[in-house]
Amino acid sequence: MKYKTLKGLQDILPPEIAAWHHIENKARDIFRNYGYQEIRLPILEATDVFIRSIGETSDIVEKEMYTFQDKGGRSVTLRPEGTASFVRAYVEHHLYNDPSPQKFYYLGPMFRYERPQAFRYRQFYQIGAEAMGIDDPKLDAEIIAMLSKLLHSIGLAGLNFEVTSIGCKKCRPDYRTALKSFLGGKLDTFCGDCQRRYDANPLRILDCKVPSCIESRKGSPPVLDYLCGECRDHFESLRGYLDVLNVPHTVNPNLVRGLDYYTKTAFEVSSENLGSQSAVAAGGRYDSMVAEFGGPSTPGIGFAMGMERIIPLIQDSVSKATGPDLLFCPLGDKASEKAFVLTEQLRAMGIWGEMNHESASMRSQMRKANRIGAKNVIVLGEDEIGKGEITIKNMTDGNSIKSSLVASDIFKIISQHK
RNA sequence: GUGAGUGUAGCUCAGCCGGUUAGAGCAUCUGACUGUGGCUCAGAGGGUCGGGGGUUCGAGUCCCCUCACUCACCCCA
Repeated sequence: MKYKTLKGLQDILPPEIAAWHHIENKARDIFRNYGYQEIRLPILEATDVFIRSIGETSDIVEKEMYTFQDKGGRSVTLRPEGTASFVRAYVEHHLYNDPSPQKFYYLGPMFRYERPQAFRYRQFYQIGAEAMGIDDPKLDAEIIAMLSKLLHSIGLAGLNFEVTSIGCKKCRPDYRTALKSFLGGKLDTFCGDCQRRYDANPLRILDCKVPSCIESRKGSPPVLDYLCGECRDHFESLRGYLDVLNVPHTVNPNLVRGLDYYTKTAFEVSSENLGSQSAVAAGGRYDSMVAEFGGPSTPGIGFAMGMERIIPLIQDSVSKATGPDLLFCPLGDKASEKAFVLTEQLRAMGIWGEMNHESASMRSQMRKANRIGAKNVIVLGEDEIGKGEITIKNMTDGNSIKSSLVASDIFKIISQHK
């Protein structure tokens, strides 16, 4: 085979599309009820858009971006996530001047140059939502509730909602300092990865799965104790509102986000039914990003869900593609031309009509009708054309109904058996 | 970037201590059944055994290299 998809990229073939549509349709329905409007953003952005927002030392920026020079010598990057592009557009088009909150959703492909594995691809699709201009924790609760409603309406079960607060510009540095001073003394008892994390992102050490690291970090200062008053209130209110809205959740203080722009609320939804890449959706609040992009100080909160992580969870329950409403099986050239015209007329009336083009035996034409899942079949031969009368065979129950050779008569019968 | 595993027909996979024309099931096509599918039966097409090199009288099988895929780590949706 000469050509193949690039590593980590995949073709999505028709049998899978029904599941994609199912998710997208549910998302559009629910977003509408919550007042989210679609926004379509470019896949390519100036590289700086991502470096500035996601963070210079984040893994995404350090090693996962598809970055290259365009013909004008500018550094451009295939978006590794949606929020940075969104905020760029929000500021560029002065959307903050619309009444708050402004709510948006988007869907499309993201790109990260990672080693592919189960449920992780280099090109992957996300559906994301962003709510801007309000820092009330009710909005945090609302968007998490919306996400919960969406995932459940899609048909997912066995989900875990985890929330935490990672503090803000004021209190996070204090925690970081406290944590580093606790870990610093016994750094040599941690794994190599953690020793690297100590400088780059010490919070991540709290999430390490190596048993010796779990042991060594026991007694480390709890994140939530270091929140400033504002962040603590925000988080406590959020939890209360989640209870009011009946969104079951657990607090996971060690929830770590790979993006630098988050403040206060961070959350993640994982599934018990995936492999090691179990996060189905994740998000958080980003109250200083708009200002960093040159807009007026404006709070925001959003999430993104990964299509490839959801599809396998629902695939079996979504009905597969079906066959045509009607298949003509013509016998001979004259019949073939007649079928050709009738098929086109029936399509104009709203029927999915097909005809066999190759001249084959009756038997093999019927076999094919069965194979493609045709719901009705019309055999068209010399007799039928001579008499101007045909029988429409229903492939589900095997019964036949007589009809004239006129499209409108055929339509009446087929439309009852689609 | 690191580690492990797997590459044989369109798909899922057998193939023994190396042995002569490389197999099965499913799928495709044809026929049994002259113009009515699904079941059954018979037959046909379809393979550089991932690629290259080596050992050997002889390699799908053993060795080396390489490529691809998969899973996991890192990290994340």
